[in-house]
Amino acid sequence: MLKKERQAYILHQVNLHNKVLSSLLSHEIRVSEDTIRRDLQELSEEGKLIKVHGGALSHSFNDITYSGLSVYSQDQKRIIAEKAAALIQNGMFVLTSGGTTIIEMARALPPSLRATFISGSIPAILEYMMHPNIEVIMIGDRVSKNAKITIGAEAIAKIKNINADLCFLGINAIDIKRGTTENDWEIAQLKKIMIDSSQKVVCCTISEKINTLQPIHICNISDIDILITELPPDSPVLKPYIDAGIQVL
Amino acid sequence: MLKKERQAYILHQVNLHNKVLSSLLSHEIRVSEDTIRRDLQELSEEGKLIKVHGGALSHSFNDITYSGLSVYSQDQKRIIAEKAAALIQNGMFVLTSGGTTIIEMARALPPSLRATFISGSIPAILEYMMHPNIEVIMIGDRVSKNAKITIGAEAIAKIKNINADLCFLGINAIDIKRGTTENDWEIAQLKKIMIDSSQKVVCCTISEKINTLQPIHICNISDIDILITELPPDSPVLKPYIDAGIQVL
DNA sequence: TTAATTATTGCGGTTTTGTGCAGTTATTCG
DNA sequence: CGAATAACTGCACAAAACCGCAATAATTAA
Repeated sequence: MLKKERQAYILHQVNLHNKVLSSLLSHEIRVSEDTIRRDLQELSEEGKLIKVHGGALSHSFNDITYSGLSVYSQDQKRIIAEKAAALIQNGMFVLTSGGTTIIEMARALPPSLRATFISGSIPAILEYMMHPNIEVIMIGDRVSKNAKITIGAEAIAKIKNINADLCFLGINAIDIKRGTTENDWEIAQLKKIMIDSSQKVVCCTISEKINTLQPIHICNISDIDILITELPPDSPVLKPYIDAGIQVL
Repeated sequence: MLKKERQAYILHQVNLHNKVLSSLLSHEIRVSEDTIRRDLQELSEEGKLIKVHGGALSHSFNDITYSGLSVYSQDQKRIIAEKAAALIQNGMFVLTSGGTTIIEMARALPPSLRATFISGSIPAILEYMMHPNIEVIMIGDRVSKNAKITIGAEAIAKIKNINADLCFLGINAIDIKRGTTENDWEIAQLKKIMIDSSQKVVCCTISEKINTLQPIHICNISDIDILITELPPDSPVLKPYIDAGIQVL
């Protein structure tokens, strides 16, 4: 088993169960605990997980308890949120993924807006519920504790039957050649279906995710209609995306 | 169980209930009291809680001028919660409604419990998500903002396909002749289906709701298997229900 | 292709950490 | 005050982390 492969597996396990034990992983992958420990060390340095004595924890696990501490690059996300919120018109059906950027957007929605929001993300749903004039539809299925979103065949089937006006995706990696990518297989599936079920696709991301890659493919650049970052649209980083025909805000 | 994980759990419990007892925690997590004490010591040094003789207090608790307002009803619900939580065995599929009593139950679940919880109640789902070993399934559909639960045909259809071991209902009115009743039509529909989809039906309610009525019928007394209140089972108010063949805890 | 270089992995020995236990001291409460 | 309970102390033991090194695998250079 390749090192990259192994680390991807570890990461997947962490995202799935919120914790992993070194001893268990070592037994599962049949490598020494030292190797596992070194992997955890590296992944921890990359900020992908939190290493603790005996194993590792998912980052979101700690978010629960340290709630309200410093949300990662919140200001940038606020800017994105406001640009995104401006796209939504009264009466629209809007499909959204999870992720902190999307939650910021939910908070930025003007109170007068009358629209229907559909999502499987629990924190996002909580935000939508706060708004006086928004109709909220929850996608059901198994809850991923780490992503705080519902995932699975049922969720995918449900989204397939939707025909939304807009789809907002919080994305973790976008590249001009490879399109958007994800590190969780199930969430990638969900996002694919969401794209298929919407008239227009809006990708929201902070600029540091631009020109980065993750293992699992979601969609090509040509599938994206609008790209929103915290940068001004004439920023040189964004030029290739504009040239590729994407509307950049 | 990892140390960090344990401390996160303790912190969660403290923030939830405003206090924890070392002895209780030690029993719940199945570690020695010394370990708990050391955890509390560390958490206290980090300023996450206030350590006191016998346990710890939440930091916010001391700030707030002690308002013994709804604490009374809270304690009653805690008693109910603990009785209810004791019914759940490892590996069970448990269907739950919404309501504050059910949420208290969710909080009272021992961390070692391994089970699958199915619900449409958003606050309940949030609680289930906190637990390390619980699989969570969310029922999707339109979100009722005031009940914070998903309601509608889709939710009903989904519940119909479930065959759960246990069903916990937080109920607002129960009467020996008229059974349980509700004031919201859609929620009544949901509860009816939930009863049909479960092997055993457990009703949880504070005693003041006993022998009261609401407009919409949910089920008859004969449909209920277990009734849980904060009162001891030999309480005279409960006698008629025992005579009707319900197991009263 | 072969040799040189580098990266990755496993292993033995040591150090650190986490946990429980026994005995002692301190605190609470009737 | 005195019994019960909790906290502290020191210690022992196991598990995990760490360190350096050698063997192996992968990559690069000649």
